[in-house]
Parts: sequence; C-alpha cells; structure tokens
Amino acid sequence: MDVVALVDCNSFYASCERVFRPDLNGRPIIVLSNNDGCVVARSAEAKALGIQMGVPAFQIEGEIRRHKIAVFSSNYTLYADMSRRVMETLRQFSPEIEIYSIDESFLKLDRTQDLLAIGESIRSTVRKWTGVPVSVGFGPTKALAKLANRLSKKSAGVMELTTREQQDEALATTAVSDVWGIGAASTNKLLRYGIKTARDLRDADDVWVRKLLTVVGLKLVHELRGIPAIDWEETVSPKKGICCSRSFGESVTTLEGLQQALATYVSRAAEKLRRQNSLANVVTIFFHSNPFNGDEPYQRSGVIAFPTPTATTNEMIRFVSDAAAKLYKPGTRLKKAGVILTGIVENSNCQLSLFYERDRQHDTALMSALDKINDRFGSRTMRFGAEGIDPKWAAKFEKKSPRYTTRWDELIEVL
DNA sequence: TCTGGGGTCCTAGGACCC
DNA sequence: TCTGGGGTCCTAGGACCC
Repeated sequence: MDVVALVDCNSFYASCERVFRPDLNGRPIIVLSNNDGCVVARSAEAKALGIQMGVPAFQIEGEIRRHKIAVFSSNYTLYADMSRRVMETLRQFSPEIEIYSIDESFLKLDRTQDLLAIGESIRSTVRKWTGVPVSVGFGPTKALAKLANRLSKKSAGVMELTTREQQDEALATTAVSDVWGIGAASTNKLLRYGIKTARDLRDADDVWVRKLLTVVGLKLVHELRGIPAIDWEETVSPKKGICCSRSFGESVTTLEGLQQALATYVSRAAEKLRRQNSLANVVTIFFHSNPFNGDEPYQRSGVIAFPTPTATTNEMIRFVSDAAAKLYKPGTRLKKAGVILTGIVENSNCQLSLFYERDRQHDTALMSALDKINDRFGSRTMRFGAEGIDPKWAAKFEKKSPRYTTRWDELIEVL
C-alpha cells in the first residue's frame, strides 16, 4: 500500500540565499521578483514581521530599514541549481518522485514504514547535503499530503494525515480557502453556501460540487476523502505553450526598443522550444503600458502563424518584428511585452509547405551550434544583433547574489 | 520614481460538417 | 402551423498553481 509524501522547501529562495550567507542566520530575508518589483519569498523572520507575499518592495522600504531586512534580487541560476541538488537528494528516499515545482516534490512511499521517522530522515539529509530546510507531509492522496505539509510547517516539520481521525481533525481546522486548488473565486462560491472548512468541502455532495466547481472541484473532494483522483506524473511532458515576457526596467517608447525586446524574448522561448525537441506553429506577441502609473491604458496583441513549424530563432525574429511594426503606435510608453509560442509539435512529425522554402538543414545546424556555444560559455554568450546591445529596457537586478554554484568566477571565497 | 513570470486545465460558444 | 440532430474542432476566458 502506498502513501504520498509532499516535500516542500521552506521559504525556498530566501533559504538558498542564506546557505551561502551564514551571517544572515536569524535575520529576516526577502527576495524580490524581476526588476526588484515585488516580494516573492520571505524567511520565517520576515513572515513574522508581517511582510506579505507579493507586496511591492517600495511600499515596505520603512520596514526594510527598521528591521534590517536583507534584500535580494531573484537569482534564478542559483535557485535552479539548488533545486536540482534537493531533488537529487530526495531520490535517495524513493524512485517514484514527481517534481511538482522548483521547490516541491511528491514521493511515493510504502505505507508500512515508520513515516515520522522517514520524514525526519528526509529533513536532516536534505539539510545536511544541500543546506536547505524542508517540511514533509504524508497522506493517502496528493491533496492530503499537501495539507499535511502545510500543517507541518506550523509544528515539527513532519506531519501525517493517514488515519481517519487525523484527517477529521486537520480538515475541520483548515479554512476551505487554504485547500490546494481552492482559490478566491471558488472560496466565494463555497462560503455563500456555508462551506467554511476543508471538512465541510470533503463531506459535500458529489453532484452539487460538480455543478459548482466542475470536475476539477469534484476530483479535489475525492482526494480529500483519501481517494486518489489526481494523476501521478513522473515524466516531464513537453510544454504545450512556451511564454517569455518581462516588465521593462525603463519604459520603451520606440518601435526599435520594442522590436529588440521581442527579439530577445522570442530567442529565449525558441531556446526552450529546441530544448524539448519541438517546433511551434504559432507565435503570439503582446505589449502594454503601465497599468499603475496613470498612463492611458494601451495594449496590443497579434497572432502570427508560421508558414511551417519552426524552432529557428532568426526566422521567428523576422515575423515578430514585422508584426510589431504593424501593431505599434508611436507616442506610447510601454511597460511590458512578451511572446507565447503555441501549436507546438514534435520535431519529428512536422508538416512542410510546398510554397515556402527554407534550408532546414542549415537552420538546424545553425541553431545547434548556437545552443552548444551558449551551453558551454553561458547563456546569451552568442545572440542575434536584433536583440540589442546592453539595452536600457532590460530588467534591473540590483541586489543579486553571486551564482555561487554554477560559475567559477563567482564561487564562494573562504578567507 | 518604484507594482513578477510561466504554466495547466476546463468550459462555453462559435464555426463547420454531414 | 411548420423550422433536425449530432458531431468535431478551435478559441477565448476563467480559475488555479508556484
């Protein structure tokens, strides 16, 4: 008989920063989103100060100074590498592992084992091998493991919800809004009918739930009852949409700037596309003004179908730049732009066109050379001129820590 | 002055077909 | 007075997640 464990890294980004800065032990830490915009991670000390997830950094400048909060820009290279280390460590405990996000994994374990002891062992091993603190929740389903994990963070860091009694108590004391999969919209609907706790939801009528929350909600209710309804996905399936979008460090006010930004984003998206061995049929571009600063709202988007499926960056840049020129209105201040690749197909089953010819072999060779160079010497070592050189619109990361684990020249120094 | 980014899944409704 | 029925496919939009 199986049991599901959910292992979740505590305050992941903040914890990654602390691993390399032991001087920050006990100090509140926050990590900011792109452009040093919003708070996306908070250490336990920062949470205790009442710093909310998602608040704009400029709104809490006073608190930051008063409490000497350590502030970091996002260092995705570091977090991705630390995540890989944590996940590799978790494989020691079960061959059946589903990496759910950068800081969470589901593991399948044998129910006959002493779960609390296993949980402790996971915590101490990951801590010792990577420096990252984790919490562990056990349950018969993913939703219950998730809930157990949530509750574990308020106590010893390990919690199991495997018996009916444990579940009854935990569900009764959990607000329905705290259930995994129940967001603001569903919470409002449920509260209107007097469903306040996770236990109320678990005990609701199937037909009624399906009508109110569709099959997604019904699956969730089954999970809360201990009946697995959410699939186990160990293999990463290829993405069906690949998006790359960014807010600008400085407003873009020219077509040229917009085209550079879009070229940069489509390059990144194409890179991801090639990495999963796919081609795209369609690219959507979008851009808009700043919705916060009182500027006239302005937004445009366009959908471009490629003549044949492609993963060739320079080909994409041409289509994207042409479309941008058609959509762009001079005299606007743009804050954000992005591209989305869709209509994604496997590289092997690609429908060619009779009337559109490109030297596909040449394209493939060029892209493969480009990817190899960037893999070896670092991302964006070689790129297209259309992306611009050191552009002003590029996002700001003014408080970024070194890439301690992935760059020889940024290794930690012990003096 | 300063407000993130990248995904998945489901449903409703329209277009189109026989 | 009478005005079919049953499908598929696509898209936009909503909801949710980390």
